[in-house]
Amino acid sequence: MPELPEVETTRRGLEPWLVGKRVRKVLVAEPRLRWPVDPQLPALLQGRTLLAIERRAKYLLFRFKHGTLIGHLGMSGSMRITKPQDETRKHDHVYIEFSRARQLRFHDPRRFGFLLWTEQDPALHPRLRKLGPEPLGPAFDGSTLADAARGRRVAAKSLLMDPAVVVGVGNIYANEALFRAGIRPSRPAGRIARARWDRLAVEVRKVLASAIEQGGTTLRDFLGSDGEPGYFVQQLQVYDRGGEPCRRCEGTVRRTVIGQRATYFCPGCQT
DNA sequence: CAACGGACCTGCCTGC
DNA sequence: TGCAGGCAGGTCCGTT
Repeated sequence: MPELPEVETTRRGLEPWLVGKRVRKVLVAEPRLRWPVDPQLPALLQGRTLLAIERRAKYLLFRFKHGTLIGHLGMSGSMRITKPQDETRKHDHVYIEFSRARQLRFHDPRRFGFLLWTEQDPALHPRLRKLGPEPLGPAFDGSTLADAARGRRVAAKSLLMDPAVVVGVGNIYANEALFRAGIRPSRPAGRIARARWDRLAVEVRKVLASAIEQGGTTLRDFLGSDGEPGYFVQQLQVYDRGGEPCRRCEGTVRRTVIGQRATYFCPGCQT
């Protein structure tokens, strides 16, 4: 499922097709997402012009003059541009028709994603209110991590994946950034030297920026809004590579579990 | 409060 | 071929 690079890839794919276009018709085929879709959504959107598509953390923000549609892709969600007459697929839950030829479809087999309408500033919405800084923005650096780690015993990986500390770093990129920074995922956060947090912050930025350039990572089912897979999978050093040779040393990538999430690291390269 | 486990849901893969 | 079990990119919530 989508982490920040996949969400950003989706946003960039949708933007040129939809921004400035007026909503003609909305159909909610399945409102039972992570949170129920507002039954008033069609009435709220019809006839309105989409002003911008922004991203905050892994949330997509569809801005209208009178409010914002907050979207999340959960573990298995995707958004694609189709023609209204294109064949529907199983798990196509919401259809938003813009021009005669362009329709946005929300597809999500596991239904962990959602679409929420809000008329307030989306930054103040309960889902977004407590989020930490953007990893690619100016407010994120080694001190962000070092400050959050002070006095805490959680694993470095859990800290990195805590959205109150920094947003957008999911399981793939947490594993990858820790490998690139040479930090063992299980190391207690409070016992990591400041210089190593600086290094980790740099690697987080690099791995996310690089993944965005590659259109994200496709493991099983992620497709960008154009239906193309992401190619960053070819750059993965440790994720999903348990038992395989390390790409940097003579060792073998190990798989463990931290916070109920699969965790991959090289015992030789990461301390 | 921090930390942890379980919950939500479907599909796909493995092994018997 | 069928079926049970484990696993999956995220996040929220309740309990210690």
